[in-house]
Amino acid sequence: MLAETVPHADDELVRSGRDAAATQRALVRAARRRFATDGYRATTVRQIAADAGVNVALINRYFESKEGLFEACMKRTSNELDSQTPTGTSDISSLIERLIAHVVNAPDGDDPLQLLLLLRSSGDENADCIRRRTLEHFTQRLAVAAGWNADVPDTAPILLRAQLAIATMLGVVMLRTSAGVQPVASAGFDDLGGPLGQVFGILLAGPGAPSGTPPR
Amino acid sequence: MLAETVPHADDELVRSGRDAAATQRALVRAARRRFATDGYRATTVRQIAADAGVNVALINRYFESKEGLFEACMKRTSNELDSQTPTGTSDISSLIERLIAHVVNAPDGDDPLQLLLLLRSSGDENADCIRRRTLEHFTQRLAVAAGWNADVPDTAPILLRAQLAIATMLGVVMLRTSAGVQPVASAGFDDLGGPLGQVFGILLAGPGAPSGTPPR
Amino acid sequence: MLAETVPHADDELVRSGRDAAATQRALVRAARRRFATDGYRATTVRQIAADAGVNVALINRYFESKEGLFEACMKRTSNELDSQTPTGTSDISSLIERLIAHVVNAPDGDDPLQLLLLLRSSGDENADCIRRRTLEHFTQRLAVAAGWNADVPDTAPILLRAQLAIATMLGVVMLRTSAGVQPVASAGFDDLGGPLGQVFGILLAGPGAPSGTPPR
Amino acid sequence: MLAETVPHADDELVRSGRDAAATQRALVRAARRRFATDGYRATTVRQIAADAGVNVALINRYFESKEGLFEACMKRTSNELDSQTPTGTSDISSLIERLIAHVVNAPDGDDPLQLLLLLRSSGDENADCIRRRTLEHFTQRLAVAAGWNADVPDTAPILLRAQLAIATMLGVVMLRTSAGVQPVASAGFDDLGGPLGQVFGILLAGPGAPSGTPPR
DNA sequence: AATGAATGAGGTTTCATTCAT
DNA sequence: GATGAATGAAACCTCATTCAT
Repeated sequence: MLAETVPHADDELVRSGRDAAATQRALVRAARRRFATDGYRATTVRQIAADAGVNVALINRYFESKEGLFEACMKRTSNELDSQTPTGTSDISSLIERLIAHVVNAPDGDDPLQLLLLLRSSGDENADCIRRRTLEHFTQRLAVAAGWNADVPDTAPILLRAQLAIATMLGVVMLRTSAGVQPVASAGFDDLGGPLGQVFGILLAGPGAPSGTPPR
Repeated sequence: MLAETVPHADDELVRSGRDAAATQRALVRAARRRFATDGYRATTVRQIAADAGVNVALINRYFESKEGLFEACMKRTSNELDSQTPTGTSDISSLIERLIAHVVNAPDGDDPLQLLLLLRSSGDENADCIRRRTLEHFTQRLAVAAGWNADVPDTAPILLRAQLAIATMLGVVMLRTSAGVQPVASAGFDDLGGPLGQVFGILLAGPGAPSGTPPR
Repeated sequence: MLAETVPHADDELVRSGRDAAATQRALVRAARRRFATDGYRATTVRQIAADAGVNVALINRYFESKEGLFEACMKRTSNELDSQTPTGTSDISSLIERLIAHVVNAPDGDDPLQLLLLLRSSGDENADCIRRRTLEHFTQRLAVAAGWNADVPDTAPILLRAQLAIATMLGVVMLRTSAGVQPVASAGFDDLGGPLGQVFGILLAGPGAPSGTPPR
Repeated sequence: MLAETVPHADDELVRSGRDAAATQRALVRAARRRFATDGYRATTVRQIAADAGVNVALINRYFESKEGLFEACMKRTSNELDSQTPTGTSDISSLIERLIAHVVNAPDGDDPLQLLLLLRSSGDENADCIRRRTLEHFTQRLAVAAGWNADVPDTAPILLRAQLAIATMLGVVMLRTSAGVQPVASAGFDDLGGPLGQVFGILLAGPGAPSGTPPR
């Protein structure tokens, strides 16, 4: 789930030069990185355009405004998270393993940035709404994967637990990428796997579940 | 630890008018709120000055620059967190209870904002350094309170575990304040206490420790 | 004179698609409307192209630049006014009637827009020169139609009087179309015919001429 | 009425340097000239600021935006016209003489520009509304001065006649200032007084009134 | 000490125009 | 001949900062 580390179709570094779709992809790609790492306000459209190797005016041409580009980033991240998340019940231990992998990819991988982006606000109504809905939708997916059943009465706690797991992921990714705090910033899978597995286990599988070291 | 809900010394709403120290306090107080909630770039010095009921030029007079004010906020938050944290070993269950209370105070309380501030960056070298050191120092304090002993070999995991606890706190506070994501945004102590207690318990007290519902 | 409500040659709504001349006509037609109503600067070439159902780049292809298109509009309006104006002496009362009709057609008709266009400036030397010459030429025509004879000494006053008549027409058209000022904006022939006839009469026929209600 | 050629209080060419009110006056003064002669869109805020000898940012500081400055120009022109117009019935022949003087001042005087400004549109709702209302209010004043009585039934024609007089003034001023059309552009009082007097006379005093040459 | 006027750098956006297809 | 992608200049505006009172 989450990021399967599937090679992206738009990974090309050189654009063909006159392909609108490719240009838009390059812009979104560059923008997402900047927005996630530097925040909305600190990012300038000139930086984004330069990163994408594209003229600045094209941002307005294709996305109306800086906010429009941000919204496009949100939508795309939302869609990708959606398509990468299992829709039904999943095996708990493999689910947890995936969550851990997602966090551990930071700070170099592209996937954790997608989560970080969901914490950034542009002040734009639409974008903030998408952000909130994406996080809530993602919560539900995670809860379902963990065996949550909407028909059972009083299942709110399970949703909340799933959300705490997401919060933990977000917090860890922030400390690793944005703050660069040691020791968590330079910790690898061997260091993080154990404790993170316990946290996710106790949140998603309940106290009774085995909370030992996760499988490698 | 953290915020003891001690009445702040600068709670006064009307400044004396010609008291440099009071003016500086009012500025830091107002700035910290804005920086924490809106981020560094989205906050304007005019907003801060207006909130503090002070002329804008005084920011530069007392703090050199906007970044200087930000750095002062960092320092002050760092100091406050320091003075509010127990320096020695502490009772695990009461420690956890405090951590939970700190998170639950959000989004209205003043305390969680101090944590949020630690995630904000101004791009300034000094401020970011203070931020990193504060978080690392805070990590150590928490580990010590949880019984960590620097003399024991291979204690890195315990530091990491404390940091994961901090990450969880930060993540939850962000979801509650900045993103406003449901259900966690409107959850109260009764909802959050249980799961959060389990997470903190398994991280700080180890798997063997009792991870049931925390004392009220 | 002026607009004889002759059916325009380019009234077709669908262009043949690959007819350069038709494309140019459509562009000038659309441009003239926009320039006259919105002014030169407020009009964008994209609006014009969209109105004409034509690709934007064709404006530069056929007219070199936006100013070139403006100049073409001026020239065309100049020519049309020229071909629609009687070259010799005309019956005063029917002449006046035509002037009134021209004004009254506003704000919906196409004719007053041609006059409005003559008041718009693009800052371009050439276009402004055409404008000035057109207005002066038009003045002369009107004076001739009113019985002016270039051979008579000291005939400047008659030219001036003809120009005042044109000024009145322009002023009224502006108030009706651009400013939308009441009551003149919604006045019809029955309201305007009388006073306008008097003004034109006293200017073109002299104080001794009958200045009563114009013929219907 | 209209412009009494009273020496303006803000005629100073050098601002005192640190006087907010003077700066605002200088900006409005410079802006009004530019807007009236070049139009709203063709005028840049930098030009205005340069003309006023002031930093560009002060436009936004004092008037919120370019449109705000335009609106301020409209309001000021509206007020000045208002205060310069007699509120009651006036002697017809002296009234006409004033109207003529107002027109003749162009193209060098400051007064005709105020009228021209009333024909410019910024696209802004508020400013355009002010413009319309000013013109309509000015119409009423003129009608009253010409002996119009609101109690008499069916007096609409008199309003309309007053508006035609205004239209003529506007048209003449445009031809003189904006278009520079000969011979009207270089005509003086001796040339314009006669015909203009006749037009105003026949519009405001009726056909029976003496429409000879105005007194010098 | 404090105020508010003034400044300059930099940000986003618009728009006429040119370049490949 | 026609299209749409791409470009660069310039416009308006914001904002941290400095200056004069």
